Amino acid sequence: MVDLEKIKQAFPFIQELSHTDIIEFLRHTQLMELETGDIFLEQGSRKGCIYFVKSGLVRSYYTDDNGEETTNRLRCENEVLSSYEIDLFDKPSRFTFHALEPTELIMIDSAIMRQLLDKNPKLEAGRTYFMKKTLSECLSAIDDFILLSPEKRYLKFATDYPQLMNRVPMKYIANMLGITPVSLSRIRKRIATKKH
Amino acid sequence: MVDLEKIKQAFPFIQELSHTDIIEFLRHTQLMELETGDIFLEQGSRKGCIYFVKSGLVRSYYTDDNGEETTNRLRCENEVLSSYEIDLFDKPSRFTFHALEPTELIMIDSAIMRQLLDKNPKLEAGRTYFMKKTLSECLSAIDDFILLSPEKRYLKFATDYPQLMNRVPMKYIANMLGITPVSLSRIRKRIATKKH
DNA sequence: AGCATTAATTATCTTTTGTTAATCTTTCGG
DNA sequence: CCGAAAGATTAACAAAAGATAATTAATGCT
Repeated sequence: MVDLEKIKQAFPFIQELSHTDIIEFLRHTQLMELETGDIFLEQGSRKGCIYFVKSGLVRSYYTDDNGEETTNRLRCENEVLSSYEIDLFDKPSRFTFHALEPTELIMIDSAIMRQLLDKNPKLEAGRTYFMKKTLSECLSAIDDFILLSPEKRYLKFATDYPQLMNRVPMKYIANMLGITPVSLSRIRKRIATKKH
Repeated sequence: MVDLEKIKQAFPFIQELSHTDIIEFLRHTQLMELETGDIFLEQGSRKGCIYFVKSGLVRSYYTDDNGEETTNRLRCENEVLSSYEIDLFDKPSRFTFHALEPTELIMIDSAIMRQLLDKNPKLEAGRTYFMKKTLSECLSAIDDFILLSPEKRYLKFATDYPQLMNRVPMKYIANMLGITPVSLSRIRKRIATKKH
């Protein structure tokens, strides 16, 4: 079900964990297999879970009063995600989460995760690893919004996440850059003509 | 030097720590007293430290090639800050940090902090507390950039941080909202006239 | 392959923002 | 209390972005 050796390679902190630690942890997880388009967490939900993307790609988006969707985040292989409103603010999720591709998620209930963390402090290393990773991404992203123009943000996104560029519609990327799809299209044209 | 009782009240996780834990931790910290305008971390520096704002207010800003400053963050009492480039990316800081008011910082070297965390896992709770706090702020901030117009971001900032509104120049707030001070001035006028 | 749906681009027009510079306003040091 | 310096506002113009709609391109489905 889960390839321990591969995970160990990808995440150094797991070396600290004994085989039984890992088995005990995985015992509380569930594998969720999703088809393209499957929703696994709905706007308004309070179901606190932490998800690890084993394979595939996940999108979260906000739906406004007119039914318009705005993508706020994409998460792909080996990334962790959750609804921060639920887990950090104890509020219902503002966003809906669904799979953009056939996706495998390893999920664990947030309350159970807390219990496991209390019982086994060695798991803390994993939590810290993913929190640091997310935090560094977020801090960078904010500074990009502050310091860079939409065009520069797009160019940075394209170099930072080249894989995603061919994997998702441009309109999702436009949303994440904080601009409209129409505007991104114009920016792309501007860039294309600028290079001669 | 530091009022233990007050800190205990403000931060529940400290209840977990014994008196000697706290003393041992504080033994490795230093108090830094700053006058208005004093710089304590310069763009390009690699000095890894974690700072706790005991009192006062701190601003971090980026200086571009033309010498123009752009404020990216403000931190006030009971908040933690550090250069994430240094501590998370092991790169020189892109930002300069200075005091906007007479400020007292409790600082600890990042390497020493890591050692203390290894030795005393109970300190982990403190780290987790501040990381969660920062992370939730950052995630919200990003979603605001994605979902809200500059005007709405300003209104939200005004309600979320009313204290800061009278404490710092508007141009710093404009920077943090990702717009120019001129544009913020126009937005403020628009809002003022809208309410009759 | 062919049709229907969705995404991307283009066009047009309106609104907002950036830029630069001038004018008030406020703050602060002497 | 006055004058210098910094902050905020206003003005005028250029550039970019939003909104809406039409057109073209790409994708998916049977």
